[in-house]
Amino acid sequence: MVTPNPDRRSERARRAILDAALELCRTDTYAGLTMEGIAKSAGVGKQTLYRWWPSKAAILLEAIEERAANTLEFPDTGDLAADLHTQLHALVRTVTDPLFAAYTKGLIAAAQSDPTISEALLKALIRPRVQLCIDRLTKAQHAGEIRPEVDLPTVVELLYGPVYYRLLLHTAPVTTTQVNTTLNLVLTAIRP
Amino acid sequence: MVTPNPDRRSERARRAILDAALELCRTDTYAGLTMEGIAKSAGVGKQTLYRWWPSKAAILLEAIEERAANTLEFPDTGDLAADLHTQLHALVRTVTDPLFAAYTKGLIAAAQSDPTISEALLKALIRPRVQLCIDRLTKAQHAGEIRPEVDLPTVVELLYGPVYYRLLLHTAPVTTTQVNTTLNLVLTAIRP
Amino acid sequence: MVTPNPDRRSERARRAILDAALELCRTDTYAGLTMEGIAKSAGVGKQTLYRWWPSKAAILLEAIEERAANTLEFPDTGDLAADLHTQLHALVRTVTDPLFAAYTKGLIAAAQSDPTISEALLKALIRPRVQLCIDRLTKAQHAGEIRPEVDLPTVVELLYGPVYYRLLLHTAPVTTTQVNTTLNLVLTAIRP
Amino acid sequence: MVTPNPDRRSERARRAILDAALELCRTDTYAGLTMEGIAKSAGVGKQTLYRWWPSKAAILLEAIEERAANTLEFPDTGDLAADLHTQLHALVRTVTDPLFAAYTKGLIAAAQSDPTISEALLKALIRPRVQLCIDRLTKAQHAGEIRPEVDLPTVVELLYGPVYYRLLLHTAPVTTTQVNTTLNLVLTAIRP
DNA sequence: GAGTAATCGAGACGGTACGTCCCGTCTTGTT
DNA sequence: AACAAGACGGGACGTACCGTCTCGATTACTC
Repeated sequence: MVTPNPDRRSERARRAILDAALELCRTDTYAGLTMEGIAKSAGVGKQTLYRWWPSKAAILLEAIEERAANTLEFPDTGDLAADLHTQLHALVRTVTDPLFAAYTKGLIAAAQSDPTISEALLKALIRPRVQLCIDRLTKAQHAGEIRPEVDLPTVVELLYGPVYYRLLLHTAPVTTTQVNTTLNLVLTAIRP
Repeated sequence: MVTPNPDRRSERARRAILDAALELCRTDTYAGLTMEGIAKSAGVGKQTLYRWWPSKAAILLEAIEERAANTLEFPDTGDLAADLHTQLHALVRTVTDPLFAAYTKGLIAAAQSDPTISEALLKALIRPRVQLCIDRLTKAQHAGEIRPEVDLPTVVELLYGPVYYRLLLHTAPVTTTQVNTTLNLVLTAIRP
Repeated sequence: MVTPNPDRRSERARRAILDAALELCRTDTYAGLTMEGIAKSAGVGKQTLYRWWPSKAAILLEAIEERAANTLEFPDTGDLAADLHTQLHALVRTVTDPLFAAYTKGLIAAAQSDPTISEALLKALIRPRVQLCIDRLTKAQHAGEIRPEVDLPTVVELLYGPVYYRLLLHTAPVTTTQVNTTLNLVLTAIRP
Repeated sequence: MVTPNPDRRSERARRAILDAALELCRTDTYAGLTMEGIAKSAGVGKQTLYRWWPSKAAILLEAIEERAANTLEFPDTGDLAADLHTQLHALVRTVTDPLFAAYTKGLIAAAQSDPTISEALLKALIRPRVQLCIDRLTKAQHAGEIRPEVDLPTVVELLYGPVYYRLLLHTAPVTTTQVNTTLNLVLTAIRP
């Protein structure tokens, strides 16, 4: 594999590819997405795809990352319960949007058989958000809103796990009701 | 779709197919599994596969279901904490077994783009086990070990969600330590 | 291969098979004819086909043989030219009938890659008719209507060859005009 | 059907395919020839076959056309009888060659159930040669070697028909003896 | 008339080839 | 040099038939 020179890269092609990928994923399923289809629908040579991305998952990941960039924040009003409530409701909104859900589920599915995707997904989307959450929880713990012996990463998993559980296992739709109930129990568990 | 006559079904072929599917999935990845490969390695015509199963996921599901049949139980010693502990550790063991993990992750991935698989997975594997868990929790709630206003399905999600969260998002390996910590927090949340 | 007992053969099945074969060949092409299709449409098990015939060509051959049985005659009015004219026009009629043409062409095509069919075709249909023609020509030669040194099998080929030439090479439709012109030239060639 | 760009066509692949087709047809029968087999033995993807040819018959036709290109001539010594004799003997030689016979018979067989093949066969092989023959006969007719009222296309059929008759109906092997006898009779019929 | 053995209908089986889709690489001008 | 275009060798797809095989249920001879 030659290493292409990013300076000469065509921004037009990049835009067309990312847009086409998202668009196709919306009309079809993630499984129905193909490199060939993206190229055709973006008016781009297949070589251009393979030059800059190793797989359709990588393309989609970049497209999503771009769109999700502006959601990288965690509220901090000083009231932990309120902030978690806000943030979990935002997550429900994201995850409920059929478009975004398609990408999410497609990518997580792809990550099961491709460690590269898995790592990229973690790095680009998951870990930054988890970190923000942990930062907020740490602050709360210092403020005495959380018992000092509580393991914060576990709290993150208790808050987010149930949402992904429903999302990926399809046991039930993800709802605001769910996160409210969950949040109440978790708060009960971690409060002094 | 013709509707084949199950009475004339060859048990020999069925066995060979299920075994070959599991075996191939063990040596290769779920994504590398193909109908063609299963047929070849089972010494079976492709038509025989398509006659009885709509997809490789369906084959794998049946194979797993069969193997998992004997794990359909939930301990009941009268001590809720101990029983949950036992059951969660069993889950960790299952999910940590590389073979079983491959199937699980492959199937859950497939379920993301195929509602048929999703439903079959729920029906065959998930729901029966969730129900057993809820039954045990109900008994505990009646026995006063859980506050009466606690929503039990939410408790199930709090217990299992974090495990699937790690498993599918690959944030961290699933461990007994994790479930212990999780369980302690959950018990704190639900105890009177 | 067991040798089935013809005494116990079901005449009903035989009839249904031959009729179905002809019928299918009429609605579809010879190439589109299948053992599976014949069995299904005759309401008969595939085994019954294979028990009594080695191939679809053999079935068709028997069906045609049956229908052609009553055309096994050669006119003999004492006037050779008139008799050949009559017979060639009959051939044109047969060969022009779309149904019969389909069989003929299908079988001749099949004969190209299956010596069994070729031999059966010769024995059942071609040779008997050629013989009748030669008999008639012999009589004419004795009567002095054909020069004594003329080779009669060659005459048969001169009369029939052009018809099959058009039929199988599709250079032009087989017509009565054609056979008239041909006949005139052949008569010129063989007359004293 | 997409319309591929002939400019980008790989001559290497084309050659390998035509050669493989001829070779396979030589070792096996026409009926045993498969697109899959040709692809495999030519070291070529099946798509490449289907991109440029609609069927195995079309491939074979092109291969034969190529090889037969140099035989497109008709002798003209001024002596019609001698020239026809020369040409018919050449035909016998061609048709007796087991390799060429296989193609010929296979293609003619295929033409019976595929009008596309039929037309291509006519256009590429039959009609050009028939025309040359008619040209030669026309010259002879002008030279007074053939009676003016004789229909020349009929003469062609009288000369070639018997050869194809034997070839396709397998009544007898095609021989030089046959064409000599035939030719004598035809000459008798058409001479002034 | 009952027993029994072969044929029957049906169709599942292990296979082969079909024609299509997409993969990832490559080649050929164009910008 | 990156681009649009798309041909290439390859692998898997899901389907259609092949010819063989089992399975009761007739069915027609034998005793």
